[in-house]
Amino acid sequence: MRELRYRAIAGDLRRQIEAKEFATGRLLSSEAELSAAYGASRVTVRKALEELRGDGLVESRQGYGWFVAVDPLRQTLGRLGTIEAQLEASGVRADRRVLDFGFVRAPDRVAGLLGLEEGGTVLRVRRLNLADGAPFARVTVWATEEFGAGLSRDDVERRSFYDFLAGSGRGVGTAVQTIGAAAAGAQDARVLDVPVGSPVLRCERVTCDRSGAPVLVAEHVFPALRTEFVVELPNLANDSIAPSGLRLVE
Amino acid sequence: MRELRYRAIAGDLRRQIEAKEFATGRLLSSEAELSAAYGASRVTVRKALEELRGDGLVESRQGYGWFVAVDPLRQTLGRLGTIEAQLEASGVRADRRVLDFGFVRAPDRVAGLLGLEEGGTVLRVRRLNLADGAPFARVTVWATEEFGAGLSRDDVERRSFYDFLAGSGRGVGTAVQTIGAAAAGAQDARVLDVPVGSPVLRCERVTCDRSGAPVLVAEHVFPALRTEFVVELPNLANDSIAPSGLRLVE
DNA sequence: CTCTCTCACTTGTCCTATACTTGTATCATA
DNA sequence: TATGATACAAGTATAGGACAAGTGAGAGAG
Repeated sequence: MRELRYRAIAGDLRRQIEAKEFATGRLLSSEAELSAAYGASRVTVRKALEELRGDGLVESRQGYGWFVAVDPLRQTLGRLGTIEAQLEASGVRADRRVLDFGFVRAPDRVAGLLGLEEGGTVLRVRRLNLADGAPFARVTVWATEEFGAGLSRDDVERRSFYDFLAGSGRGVGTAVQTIGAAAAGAQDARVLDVPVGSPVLRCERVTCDRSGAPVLVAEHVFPALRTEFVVELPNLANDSIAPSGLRLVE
Repeated sequence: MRELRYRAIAGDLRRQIEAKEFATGRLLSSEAELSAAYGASRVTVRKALEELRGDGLVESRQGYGWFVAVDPLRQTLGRLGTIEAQLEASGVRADRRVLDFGFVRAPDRVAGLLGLEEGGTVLRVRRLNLADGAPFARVTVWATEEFGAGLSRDDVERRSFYDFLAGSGRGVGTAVQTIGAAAAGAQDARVLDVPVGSPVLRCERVTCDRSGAPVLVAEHVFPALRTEFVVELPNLANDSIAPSGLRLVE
């Protein structure tokens, strides 16, 4: 089977872009330069670039150039996805087991984060994530009643909340995540198979839809001995910076 | 890969401003001088300055000049910077006390991260960070012998390593940070004033210079009860911080 | 000392010209 | 049909310049 020239070029560029060698918004080399670099004609290079545009990876403006697309959604869902996908990419078998599914009275803290009045109803899903059969995260997700109404237990067992949020009309907007440490409580210790009181990473994420309204609150608890976060801080000269800050809690 | 001239200039100016090379309210060089300094036309320099104005970093008055905006902190905060800067931005008085300063044999792990041969020498600085007088972080920094040679105890007591790296010819490049949880050891517990075994956040950051060579390894230990990381995910664009950045440790 | 004017210098806003970029079309070749 | 080569149109970045409008410091008059 003969590989088309423009497909090979598109694949090469795609690899570079997905490896985050360029920050979003950054300009690619001009068609003329790429043409020279690949030893292909401008027609071929353009065809490759247009294929990438079809995938939403790059965009172009006449007179300006080609640049890595800023539309995060496709990349987020298509490429990044969830923790499970990340694990599977590194060769670990990832499973999840839904422990609990149902509508409950929202805890005060969750109600506050979701902008509900006290005692409002939310969908609560408790889940255990497994890596190679060993438990490595206990996840609790609270969703607004309105959003959760359209979800079945089977849904959340098979696909992620993000998929549903992205697929719905609301879309995925911004999110704020806090990362903290805590000591494992009795329940966490039991399902994660660690001693009570051993350190755990506790992450809480509030996700909003595209209109800015909070829709999901997710709490992830990881055993500290087996997990850590890796944050790559791109060059400070670049424009797109991952804002991360430490905060003192009261 | 192209880089627009005015973006490069804007990045350079931004770096200078965020490194606090100008006091707030202080005038920048005139457009004509900047134009000569960068070898660019006034149009280009203006475009760079206007980009910075869009970010709220600088302002201008006709007939007067360009000056650093009164509160550029909001911007620099999002761009990493140091913990102290973030604390001061939120109105907390930040102090630091150097506990220990000297050249030592590098621990194997640090030697590996810095690309040294086993048993190499590094500058080790142990420091306690205080917020409003209360200890909130124990910091250990290992610097390559070459970089550390130019630093005195007084230097590290007054300014951050980050400042020195930015000010030196090497410049600040990328950094990789891991965030994990652990239980407080005896020493941590003593200086942080928490019980032995209580959960702590442990952050390790490897900072490279602009050429990509690792220069600094920093370990920060925070008491979990008083601190947490906040990560804002604009449209989930930056997956480097999302939970997919989670890594299973061996 | 105080007021006013002048002058040098600044930013704000225009203009033209050039080089480079993408967008599009045509024709040739394998 | 995929690819190469070429040409031209439309848009952008940059250089260089001219002029208006505003600021500030100092000179000079009162």
